[in-house]
Amino acid sequence: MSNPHPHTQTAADLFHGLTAEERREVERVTSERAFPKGQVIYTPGETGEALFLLRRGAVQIYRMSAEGRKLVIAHLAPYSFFGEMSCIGQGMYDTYAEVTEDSLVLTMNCAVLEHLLMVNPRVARRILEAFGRRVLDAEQQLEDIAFKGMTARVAALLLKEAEGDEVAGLSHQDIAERLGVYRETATNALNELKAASIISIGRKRITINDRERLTRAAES
Amino acid sequence: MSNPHPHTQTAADLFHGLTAEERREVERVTSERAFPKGQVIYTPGETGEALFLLRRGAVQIYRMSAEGRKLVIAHLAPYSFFGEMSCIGQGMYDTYAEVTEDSLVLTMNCAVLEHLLMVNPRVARRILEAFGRRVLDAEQQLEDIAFKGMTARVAALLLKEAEGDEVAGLSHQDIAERLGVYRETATNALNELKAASIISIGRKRITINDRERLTRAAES
DNA sequence: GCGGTTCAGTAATGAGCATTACAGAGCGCC
DNA sequence: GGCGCTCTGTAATGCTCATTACTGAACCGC
Repeated sequence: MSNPHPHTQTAADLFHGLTAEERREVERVTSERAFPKGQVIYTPGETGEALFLLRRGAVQIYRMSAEGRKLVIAHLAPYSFFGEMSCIGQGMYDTYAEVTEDSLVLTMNCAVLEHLLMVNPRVARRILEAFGRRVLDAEQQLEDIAFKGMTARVAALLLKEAEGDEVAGLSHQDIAERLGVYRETATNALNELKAASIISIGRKRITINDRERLTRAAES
Repeated sequence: MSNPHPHTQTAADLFHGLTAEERREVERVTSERAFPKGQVIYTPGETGEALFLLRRGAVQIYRMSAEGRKLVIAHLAPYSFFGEMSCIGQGMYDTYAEVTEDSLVLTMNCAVLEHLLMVNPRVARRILEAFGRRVLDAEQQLEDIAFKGMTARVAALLLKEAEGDEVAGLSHQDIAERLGVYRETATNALNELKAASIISIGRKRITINDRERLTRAAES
């Protein structure tokens, strides 16, 4: 069964496979915290040096243009981690992390992560895999934005987000932000697909009528 | 002194810090090969499962649109590695790797890398760092392409590529491919910067006259 | 059920880049 | 020292998406 969210990091728990000893150690230096929907966990600059691990809920990573347009880089599902850039990479980068559903987030100090990386290669391996997915994802998005027209990009997003033949919970605005475009532009592309009866549109709910043609539409 | 090529992976040798024993082992399972300029190392699909390590020369990683437009994802300098996606991630991705200068490339089997990762956390750590840079880079490029106009993107690229106040060895075509746009479009943006006397343009050689204003231009 | 708020549909205008079509200029090779 | 190739300049046209401006519909809280 293929993952309906290939872009999200649904990999197994980052800390799975640790010894009881290590697990205790992790728990000792780690703190769990609840965030209500809408809360911003970090903004550019103000990034505490820490790794966050999403236990439950949903988090969005995004960037903002000078004029306030939003570009959503990633949607995170439970067991994804984020904020690692400030740990592993050089310094912070220009992103916001915002909770889009009431969530439970685990915070881990960078130094501890560092230690864990050195001591437990399986953790490193898992992070590496997640990063790989992330690189892939970003580069694919780059290709899409550079080469494809709106309709194709919307079609691709729908395919990526569909659970079965339904895409639920995404408003046109959400779709637009995922693609870094105006809401009107997204609506337009959706209507084009609707006009070809490839999809049906409801309020925050899109139904795929013809997956084959949608796939084709996502290519040009 | 800051790195003039922050986007390239100029990190230390991936295998630095191995024991003599490990080094011998690596050499045993590794093969070095020369590639002439212009040679394509791999194309989408036809990716041998291996990690490549650039010893000397230069390699370009890029994607192609259906119509044949090129988008250069990364320029690699010596000691960068590439092709890891097929090892670490799921499968291959849609990229080409092409030698842009006569090069010396080390090839390492995936299984060996896998083993190395588990045994030597420092190698994992280094790869992780490189991935981090790569994610950062891709996401930054994503932001630029989504939010900025041509002139700003060209300006940003010039700043990134400048050595001192000179950007040498890049034709307008090269610049265009880095940005995934038409050559004419790149020329236009360059001429705009020239008209403002922020830069001077020569054949495959651009001189930065006013770094400050160029920086400002790169932002809007 | 009412009023406010979030969502979605639509249209007009304009800017920016794609796309096509050439022309001249510098360089390397014979 | 001429020829061909690469590199750069330029212009016209059209399409795509940004941007602005509304309208109506569905949903939520009360």
